[in-house]
Amino acid sequence: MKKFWLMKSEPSEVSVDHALAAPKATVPWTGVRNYQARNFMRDAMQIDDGVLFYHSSCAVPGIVGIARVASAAYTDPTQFDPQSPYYDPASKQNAPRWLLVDVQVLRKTRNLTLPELRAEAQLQDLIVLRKGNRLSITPVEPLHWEAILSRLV
DNA sequence: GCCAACGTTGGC
DNA sequence: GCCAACGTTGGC
Repeated sequence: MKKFWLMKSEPSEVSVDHALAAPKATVPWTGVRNYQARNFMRDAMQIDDGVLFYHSSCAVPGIVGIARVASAAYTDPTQFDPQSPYYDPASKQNAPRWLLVDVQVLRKTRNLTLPELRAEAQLQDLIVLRKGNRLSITPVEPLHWEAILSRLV
């Protein structure tokens, strides 16, 4: 059964435009350093799952594109790169701690902003709207997915 | 820049 | 295993 996800990216790191400009509009979702988010990628995500591409830590946070999971989870190479801001000296080559998936942008949308999302009665339980939510990858219920897509037409 | 929320670390 | 201290996220 196909699942749905919301994945946060800081546009100063990887924006939806940046992803669209990449080969096949596909980017490796590098830099996840939270176990819960990692476990979603490792244990629950499957190729072709739906992804809401979300811009965080920016002037107008919101959903800016529709994407899909384009690979199974594999080792995030940045954890072994001392030059990378995502370097993790505690992770060992023979037991990598961090994984990523490839994400392919299917369509850039208008920015469906946080205030708009909050105003939607159907979306009251959307995880990203919870106070204090910091998780960079969150599951999205099918009904929430449908409600959001209907707002992006 | 502030601060709430929450994850991680490390002493005990 | 507890929990205080600290670090990070991310909206505002």
